[in-house]
Amino acid sequence: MSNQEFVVLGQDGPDGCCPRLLTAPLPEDRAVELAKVFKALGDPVRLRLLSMIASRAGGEVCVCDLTPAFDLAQPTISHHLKLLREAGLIASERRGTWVYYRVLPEMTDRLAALLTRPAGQAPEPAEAPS
Amino acid sequence: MSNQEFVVLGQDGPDGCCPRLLTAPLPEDRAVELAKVFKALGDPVRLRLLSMIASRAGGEVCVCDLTPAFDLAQPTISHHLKLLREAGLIASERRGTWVYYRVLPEMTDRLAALLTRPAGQAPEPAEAPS
DNA sequence: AGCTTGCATCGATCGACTTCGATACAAGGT
DNA sequence: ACCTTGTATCGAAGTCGATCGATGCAAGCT
Repeated sequence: MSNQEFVVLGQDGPDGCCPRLLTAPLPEDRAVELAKVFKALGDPVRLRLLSMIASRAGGEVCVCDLTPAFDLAQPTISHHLKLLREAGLIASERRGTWVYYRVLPEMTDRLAALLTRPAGQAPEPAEAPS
Repeated sequence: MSNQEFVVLGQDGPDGCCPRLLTAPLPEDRAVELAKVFKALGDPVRLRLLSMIASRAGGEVCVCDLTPAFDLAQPTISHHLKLLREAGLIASERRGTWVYYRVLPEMTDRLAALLTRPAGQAPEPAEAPS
């Protein structure tokens, strides 16, 4: 294994506290990191995989239960799972013959917070620029 | 203009109420719609554009204020804005010479709700299936 | 009318992504 | 040891996406 290939989002605000995105312009490096995660969610197969893993009672799903749910070849599913894993959305663990995937709620929580606007944000028009 | 090219998300749950994704397997057609929106967010330039628009006091930004903030050609910015618009994340309005963009908070709210897990969902490991 | 400025569309280029079959690796059973 | 099953990796093929220059359209100004 080479260097860190996985997305690990930094702190949200300059004070390391409150999520930005809808309240302050996103710095470019943060935008690059965040885009990787959203890009991982930007595919119907991966969304369904994430949903199937997250909604499973027990929090874990065997790959052997995921693959037959799609009309895709097994290497394709494996590839999508890898992308979700590199995005920090899920983690895998091998137990015996099977590999189990589970959701990392830290990342989904983070995204949810980023997309939540602070409080009142009236959609009123502004005046014209120069 | 041909048919509806814009993303209009349907109801979330089967009862038209509570957001799914982390609680129940996502149906394929919903996954396809949702993926379009996340795909629109899966680019650093578009994330920064959305952030700049959303964080602007007054809720509106002139394209003339967005374009110079990037090291990209003007048609490229226009293209990214179009994708965000088709994803239902922003809307545009021409007033005189300038075009103003504003965020559609319904969509970001929807995404935030989708990524929020219901209540208690302990990240504790479960026992193994068969 | 003609010019200028702001923004969108078009067509082309080039890299990234999705998908597959083939293959390698891991673990358990015979 | 060998075979079988589950999963990951590799390389190739085709499609999609980001970006650009050129161009077109809209609106205001002279």
